[in-house]
Amino acid sequence: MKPTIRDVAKMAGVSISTVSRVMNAPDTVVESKRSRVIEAIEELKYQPNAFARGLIYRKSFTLGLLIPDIENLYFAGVIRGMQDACIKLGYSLMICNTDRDKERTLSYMDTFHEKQVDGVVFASDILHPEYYEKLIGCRIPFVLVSSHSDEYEVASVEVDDEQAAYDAVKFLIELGHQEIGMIGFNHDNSVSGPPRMAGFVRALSESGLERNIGKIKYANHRFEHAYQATHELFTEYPELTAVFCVADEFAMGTISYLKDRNILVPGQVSVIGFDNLRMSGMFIPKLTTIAQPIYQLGYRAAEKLHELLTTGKVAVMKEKMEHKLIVRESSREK
Amino acid sequence: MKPTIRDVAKMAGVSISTVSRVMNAPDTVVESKRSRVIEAIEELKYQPNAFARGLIYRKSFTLGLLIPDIENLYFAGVIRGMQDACIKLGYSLMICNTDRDKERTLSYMDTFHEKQVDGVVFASDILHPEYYEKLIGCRIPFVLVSSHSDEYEVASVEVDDEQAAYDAVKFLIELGHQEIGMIGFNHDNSVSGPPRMAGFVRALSESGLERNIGKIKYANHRFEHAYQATHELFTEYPELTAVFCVADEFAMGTISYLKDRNILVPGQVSVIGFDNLRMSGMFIPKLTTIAQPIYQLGYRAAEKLHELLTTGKVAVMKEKMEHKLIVRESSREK
DNA sequence: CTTAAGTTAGAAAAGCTTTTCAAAGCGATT
DNA sequence: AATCGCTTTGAAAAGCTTTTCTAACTTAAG
Repeated sequence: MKPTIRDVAKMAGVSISTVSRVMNAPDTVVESKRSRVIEAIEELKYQPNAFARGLIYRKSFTLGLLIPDIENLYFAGVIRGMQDACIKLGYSLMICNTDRDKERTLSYMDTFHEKQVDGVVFASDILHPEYYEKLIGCRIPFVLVSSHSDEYEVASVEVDDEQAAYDAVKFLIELGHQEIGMIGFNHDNSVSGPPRMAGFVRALSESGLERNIGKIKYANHRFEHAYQATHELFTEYPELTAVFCVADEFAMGTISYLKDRNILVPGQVSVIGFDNLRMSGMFIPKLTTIAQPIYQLGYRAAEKLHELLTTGKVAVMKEKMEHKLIVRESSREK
Repeated sequence: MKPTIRDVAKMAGVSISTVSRVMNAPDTVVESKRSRVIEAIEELKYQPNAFARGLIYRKSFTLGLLIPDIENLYFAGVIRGMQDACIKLGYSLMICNTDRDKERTLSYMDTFHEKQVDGVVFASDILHPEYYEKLIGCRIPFVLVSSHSDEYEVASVEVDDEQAAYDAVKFLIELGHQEIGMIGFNHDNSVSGPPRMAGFVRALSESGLERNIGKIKYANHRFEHAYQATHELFTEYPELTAVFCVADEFAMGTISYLKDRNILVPGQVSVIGFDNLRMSGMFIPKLTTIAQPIYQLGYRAAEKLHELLTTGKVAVMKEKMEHKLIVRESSREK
């Protein structure tokens, strides 16, 4: 059995109150006893029971993170940032992979409720009313990362998707491309799908390239789908000389498809991605992309949640972080 | 404040014992009261407090996972498998990213101890004596995944690294390659470094290619280092026509370097990887590699830990899973 | 030497649930 | 009608810690 505070007290010949004090307010107990207690603690490798403490403090010092797909490099970066922030702030982290499955997401929220996490970060997925109701019903504070809500008043951190997409497409246009297609997220299961498409449309309209607006195919978050979508896109619009992919994962799928069709990138077609994953600089060709501050997004989300937990509110509700165009090898002048 | 069992009892007009029974042994309470209680539970969205239950059961129904690098696709797969197993078995999962840092790892173990995780899975890292002592001292049961221990009696699941490496190199030899190099893991911070090198050496020796044995450079788990290591390897041994990389991540770094040097893969140099990451089939060229059953490794590790937790022991201590050669585009006959 | 002030330590309660034990209620059997 | 036995319920204890309250003890001052 794990040792309890009683065992320590007995070994040190003091009461349990004294042991507790040694751990929480050391200077209120005289040196002689204190050192005896410390000795006993080390001897027994005593660690206070988190259940008992949780019961008293009504806090678990644990945060929950709900992400759609842990095998997506994007989230790996978010997790890393969030975990570092958690270390700094004294929280543990419980990560759950939802696969964008409603049942599963809701069930994880129940788990969080039961385990009494202090708060949760909800990443990159649509905040469905059911989710919102559940979280509110369980009285669990939460913030959104790489997502936001128009319906509800919820704190969020993300990039300006519309502007970022605009910048990407604008870049292709400035390179001289006139025939531009897009591989986008399905609108019904993504938050950033619509604004990124809006950015695409705005950039085209601004340059009189409206004829391209319909040249979009949608894919489902993974490169295999982007591969397939690219096939459809180029079958329908073989004239394309540039493609805006709303994720680096898509850009890789797109390039992979073009390669299989012996279409040169960037020789014949330029491709620009979005995210700037860790791998993007090592893909062949190296990806031109819009960089998101992925790590910082995760870090900031945890900080924001902490702010919400300690002060009960948040200084800025909808926070935007900077994106940046990174030009590498997958794009070229027309 | 979150509702407690008292609130439910009051609302339903019964004692707390009855409420507890409704949740844990419903058929011991008469229908009339039971339905009143259930109604109250739903009305209040009551969820029993995990701290109080933990105190009684002395179990948290939470497992810990210690991984070296969450941004490595390999671990994402392991996590996914383990999480699915956890759902099946009724555990929550606490994932911690160690960065292979001793301090950090030890500190996470303290956290696990304090949070009373029921057991931990330790992934892919060397089980240093400090780690072993700490875990044993805290009385936390654990199993190893993609790792093993020669010093201690610890349950583990992994692939046969020596044989797998042998198969990879043998494949290159059968393709007719005579000048073969290797990009390996540093031996002092990896478990699979030595056996994979041993497989390399055995395959070479068996075919009278001992002259290649020293043609090895080491890298530190990420493709950037493999890129650099490849530079050193080819500067020293420009005659190489094939490279065995002990990880797909390395293979990508190696190919990326060769591409930058205008060396064709597989035209001039064949590259074989190890792992078969989700991305490996989409890299350009698609990677020839040794597939590990990554998801199953994670899944099995959780099952094994569960076995250890429930029965106190494990049927087979050192479990091996099957690897498989997957031939794609990065290799070619000499 | 006595009293006041201050320091240190222990007893007990609170936090929430599960479970054991005892009691009450009820029907059936003799 | 009384007793037996079964079902159902409530009270109380246990699980471990922190914290409050009280008591005891020390030291200094008068």
